[in-house]
Amino acid sequence: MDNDATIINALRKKGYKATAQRIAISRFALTSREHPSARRICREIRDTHPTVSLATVYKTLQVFKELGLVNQLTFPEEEARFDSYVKPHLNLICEKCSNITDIEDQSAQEVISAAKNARFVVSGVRIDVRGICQKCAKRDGTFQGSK
Amino acid sequence: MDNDATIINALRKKGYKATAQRIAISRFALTSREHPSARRICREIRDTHPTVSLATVYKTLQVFKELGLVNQLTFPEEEARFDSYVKPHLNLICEKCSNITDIEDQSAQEVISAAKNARFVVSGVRIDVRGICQKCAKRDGTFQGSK
DNA sequence: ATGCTTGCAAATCCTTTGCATAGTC
DNA sequence: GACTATGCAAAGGATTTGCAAGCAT
Repeated sequence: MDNDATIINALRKKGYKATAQRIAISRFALTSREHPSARRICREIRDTHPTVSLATVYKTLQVFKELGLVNQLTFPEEEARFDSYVKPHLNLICEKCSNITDIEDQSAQEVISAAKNARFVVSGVRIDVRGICQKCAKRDGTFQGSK
Repeated sequence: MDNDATIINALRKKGYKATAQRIAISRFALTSREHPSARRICREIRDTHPTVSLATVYKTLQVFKELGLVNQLTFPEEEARFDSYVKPHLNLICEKCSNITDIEDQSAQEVISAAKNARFVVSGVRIDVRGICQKCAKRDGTFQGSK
């Protein structure tokens, strides 16, 4: 696996050890499009590493955050979700199905420019749009006025 | 107080009672620019209502959220902060001093447009920019590339 | 070998809940 | 007067921490 090598290097470069758990977690967390929670990741990893603990998953995700490999999205009354798409983008968060979809759009850059114009030294961006995704809107007959 | 009348009406319209605690909380939480946490609000309110409990503050903030009067901003490892500026805007979040500054910018509308173009039914937006505010950058000698 | 990591359990912190009392409409 | 809100204490849930044993380097 070539991606494994990338993670292993990223870890070692910062003095972290490349353990089997960390690599397994990276395989899922850094490729999944579903913005998994720590519990979700733990369940997944246990398929191949039955002994991993939730604590280890949390610790590993902290390391990944430090390495700039994931962003942590927190929500009221819900567990945090981890996003491996770290470039500026929009999170479309469906209030029905809880899916989160990343979309690229130039408005993300415009947000950054606006902050810089306000003399702010930008280190990161989080853009969430809450609402109903297309799938749920169709299913439930929620109609959308255009524009 | 004219603002009090507004809150009282908003509460009653939805079947909530206009208690002294709720009015006191609204006076601070809905006018403060500092994005206070529940604890912060509780401390403030106790100056005039020494018996208010943190639980009441949390319950009241839930009501205000329901009424669309505040947004709740959650963060990793920190308490939630409440934002009474409910129109789409940018939150500039300083990682040094923890201050949050709201700024208006058209990029907020562009974010919404982008979501709509993706066939998403928008109900709310949260735009956070993390970094260092102008004050802290000056104080600490953090230099900013202009752009 | 050395020191970081794991996994368990316990601890922590924020937030919510249950319930008797008090206040609002 | 009926019903909701308050305030206390206790519960809840996500995340973190301490520590002995196990790995990576």
